[in-house]
Amino acid sequence: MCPLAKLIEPRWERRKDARPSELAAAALELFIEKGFSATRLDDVAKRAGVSKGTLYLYFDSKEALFKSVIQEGIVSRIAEGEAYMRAYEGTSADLMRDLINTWWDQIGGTKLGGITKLMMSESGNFPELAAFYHDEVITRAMGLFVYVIERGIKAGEFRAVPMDYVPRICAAPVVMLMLWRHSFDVCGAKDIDPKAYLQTHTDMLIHSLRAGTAENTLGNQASK
Amino acid sequence: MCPLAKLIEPRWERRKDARPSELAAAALELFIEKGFSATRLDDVAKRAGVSKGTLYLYFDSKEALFKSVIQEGIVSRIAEGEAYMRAYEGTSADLMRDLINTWWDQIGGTKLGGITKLMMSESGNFPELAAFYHDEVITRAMGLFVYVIERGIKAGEFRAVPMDYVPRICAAPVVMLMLWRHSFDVCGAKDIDPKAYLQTHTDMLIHSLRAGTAENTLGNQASK
DNA sequence: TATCTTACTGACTTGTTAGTCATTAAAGTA
DNA sequence: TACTTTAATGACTAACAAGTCAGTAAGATA
Repeated sequence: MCPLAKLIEPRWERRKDARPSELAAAALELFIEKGFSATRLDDVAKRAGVSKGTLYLYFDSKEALFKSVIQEGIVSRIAEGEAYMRAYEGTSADLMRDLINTWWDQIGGTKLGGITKLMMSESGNFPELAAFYHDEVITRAMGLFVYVIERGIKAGEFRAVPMDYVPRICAAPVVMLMLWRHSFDVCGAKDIDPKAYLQTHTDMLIHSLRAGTAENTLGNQASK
Repeated sequence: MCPLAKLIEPRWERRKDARPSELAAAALELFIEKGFSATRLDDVAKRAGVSKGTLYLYFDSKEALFKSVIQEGIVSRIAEGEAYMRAYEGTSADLMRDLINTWWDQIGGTKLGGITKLMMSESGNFPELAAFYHDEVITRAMGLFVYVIERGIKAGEFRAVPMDYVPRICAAPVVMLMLWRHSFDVCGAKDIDPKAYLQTHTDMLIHSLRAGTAENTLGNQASK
């Protein structure tokens, strides 16, 4: 149609540095959407704007691509979180709110949040990778909750709750929200407002952890 | 080796009535373990003790098998739960404990618990089925929590918490436990004792919901 | 402008699996 | 016991998707 355009615009560009992360990002989206097995490498390549051959220049196999996608970016975020929390000087209740909100803003609410769903779905097919994720991500993320709760107990701000399951239970509603966003939420069941949901959760949580007489903070916003 | 055995034992039996449920049970296990796409119909048939041809006598396609697996058995359980709860006469705190424990014993701790993980993983590939599951299973199950909490508030036993997200937050740790059992738990990370975990959850929950001064029930079992 | 290197392409091969169907034999009937 | 019905088989095919590689052209170099 327009032969001039052909002369001006090249059919493709050489972008050796950008390709791997672009491919990984495309793969992450599709893996979360469809699952590992149901994702076609042709589709991954197409979404990243390259051909399948290019994908194989940067990743040895579909499985290698999967592993790369899982390991990318999460661990460093947790390390940041650990450092941030050690430096915190406010009350433990405020730190708990901060932890949950920041987790959501930095991880849960972003594409990274989908990795949890993905890893959960595929744990049976990639046991070694699941073990890695369990040790390096889940356990350390749980450690952040352990830290806040113990901090609050030491300061006399929280009750002396047992540390074996309480941190998991604090995290569960946040994790569920992440999973929801990448499953039923996408299918039109958008019935959760993340910020309001997390607000309610932290209110209940702090009410439940607080030492001595409980204030009725949650009752204030009672609807119905 | 033993020609007599051949005369006595038939190579296969005709069991028209039993096949569908046996095939569905085998499929459920494998779908949960490996996901829909990664599950081979030959493996499903083998686990059910038949050939793949037999599978196609009872199910039109792999997708039909999947739908059948999802729809089986769950809805009736929830109806039972609704009836049971309406007839309950004790305190709402006890009813909450009962609800959570019974849910675990009847659904979460059984194979049915895996359906949640499965439906979550595959929601992107089967949007209509996901919508059905959302409306018929999730919403109704959430309704059970709504009922208990409203019952407690009416009786003055619970605080007047908002009903938009509190039920979800109450359910989240239980759902997370179900998901865990069918993902990381299977990969050797068996770090949760379901009964103790649920006990801790209900303790915290009731502490958080209770009106007036909070008893320190949870503190009693505090370990380190 | 001519030449060289290499990022990128896409048609091809190869292995795998959903779905079919002609054949077999279990079990009911006369 | 001979005959009929149909549940069950398993080898087959058609289609699809992972992985390959000879060829193409972007863009760097001289």
